[in-house]
Amino acid sequence: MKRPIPKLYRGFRDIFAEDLMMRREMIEAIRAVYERYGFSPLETPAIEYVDILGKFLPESETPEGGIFAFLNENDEWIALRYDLTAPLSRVVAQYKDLQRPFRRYQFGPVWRLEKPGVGRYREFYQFDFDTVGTGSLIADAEACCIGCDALEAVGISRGQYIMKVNSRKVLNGVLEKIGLIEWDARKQIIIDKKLPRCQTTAPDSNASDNTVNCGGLTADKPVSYFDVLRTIDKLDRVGMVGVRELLTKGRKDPSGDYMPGLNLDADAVNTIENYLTCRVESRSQTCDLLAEIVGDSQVGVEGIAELREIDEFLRALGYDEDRVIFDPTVARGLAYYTGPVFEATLIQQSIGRTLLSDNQSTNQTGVSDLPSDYPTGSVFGGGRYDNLVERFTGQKVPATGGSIGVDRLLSALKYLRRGKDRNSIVQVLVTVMDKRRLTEYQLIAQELRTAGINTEIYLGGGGIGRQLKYADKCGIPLVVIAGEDEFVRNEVEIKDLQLGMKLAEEVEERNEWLKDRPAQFAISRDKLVESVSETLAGYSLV
RNA sequence: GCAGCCGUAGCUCAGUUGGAUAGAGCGCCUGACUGUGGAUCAGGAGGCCGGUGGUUCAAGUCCACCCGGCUGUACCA
Repeated sequence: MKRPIPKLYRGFRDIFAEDLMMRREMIEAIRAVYERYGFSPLETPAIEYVDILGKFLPESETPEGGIFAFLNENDEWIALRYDLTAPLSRVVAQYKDLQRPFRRYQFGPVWRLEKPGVGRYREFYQFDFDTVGTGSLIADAEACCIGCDALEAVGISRGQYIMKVNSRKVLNGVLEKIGLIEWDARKQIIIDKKLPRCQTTAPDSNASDNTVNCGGLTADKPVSYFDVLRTIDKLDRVGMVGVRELLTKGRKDPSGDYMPGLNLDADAVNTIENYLTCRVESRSQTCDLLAEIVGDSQVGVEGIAELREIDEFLRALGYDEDRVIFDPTVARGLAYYTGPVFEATLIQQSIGRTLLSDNQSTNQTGVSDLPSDYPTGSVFGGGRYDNLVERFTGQKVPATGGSIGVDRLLSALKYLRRGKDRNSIVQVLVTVMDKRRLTEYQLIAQELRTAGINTEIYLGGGGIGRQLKYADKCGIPLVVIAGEDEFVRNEVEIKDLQLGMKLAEEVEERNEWLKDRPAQFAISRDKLVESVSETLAGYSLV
């Protein structure tokens, strides 16, 4: 008979108490910020119909890749949600009597069928807030403020993160300028003009099939708006030189993969480069520079006006350039964004390398390795998406919102707090010295529990040494000890393991260690709760 | 998807040019210590050497395929 092998499906993980406690604390802090801005909670199911998620391939009966999709008992395609925004637009479309603007927040897992990487999982958590039903740019400015406030609320201090804001409209303005798209102001939509592209093949490629490993880019396909966006999005990875190559002749990356270029002309590439590098510290000056690049493009002009308005709102509230900057390189993928977009990243220096000197493993060269969960990328992102609900109702419903990448933020926080004592959800362990007195031990525990103290009775085997070891390994700070002697005197012993651990550093002889019974004291039985509470109060709870 | 690297104990890894019962450190368990964590010491458990097929007198070691993992790249609503 075959036994099942205990193992996890790729990209999924078990999360234990330590991380869960930290996450819960973090979520609470963020929730408080969201609620302070007037957002209410919402919960939607994990599973939706695939067409609600908008994930059918064009002209196809089966869902696109990237999501966990299944056929249900009625042969309908259903799937695990891949974000919290699509379900939100379903809710808004479905419950027509919701008061708008509808403001809600939602925390929960989402699932994506992608290759897992460092800090990337197939099941991960998002914490979103959205305002649906207003075009007011205050909502966008507010979203940036909320992002900042939330990061600071969980302990990322000012200067350790930066909120970067851009506008899809400005980006579109640039693309219009180079002739890739046309803006229909009346319908507020983009007409993708798709530039023709010459045959370009990898210089040393002998393969006849150029569609392999080009991410949907083929040599003879026309260049679309999305291709350029995608390329811009790669700036932080391949650098300006790489972007230039990808926009023109193509690029071979260090692994040897060749990616065909977009074959844009020199003017277009120069315009894009100008655009990507035009940022200056002042937000309003950045707008001035953007205005020069965008020229008479109507979307571009519109986008800049929006940015200026956001700048004004932010300025009024004291969110200056030390926290929020305008950054033309922010593209936010290909998402549904239609206006302002924003993302917050952690400043690597403050959170990464400089903190790694002590406890990290070293590789063969003796150089300190970055830990496997080293935080990269953005921890918060969002933007305006004015036509997501339209899919359901045909009506434009303006919306904007943001999302915190809970897992990434958590791993960053683990860094900042690393080195702190491990703590357990259990505050007191009641040891069992005399099995005939079990009832007494239960009463002790009960008393502590009634007082709101998390208490565990030791239920394993072994003597007192074993029990203390257990408490120690589990990170339980306090132990209550009572045996025959104590019962006779109507006392209990309280042992402070955390304090004891500190004292132990100076003790070498075991006899000495035993004799002193460090950090242990007897109290009368009726002072139990009082005394335990006092000792626990000595610990910082964070 | 594509490319490169790697699979030996719970973890990190040794394992000679193919050669007998498969090794270490850490961790885990039991004890020394009368009713006390840490330290120290002694002992113990734990391996289809990722799988299958081949080459060979002989395979952890060589070859092929498969599976799994890591890294880069692509996709990422």
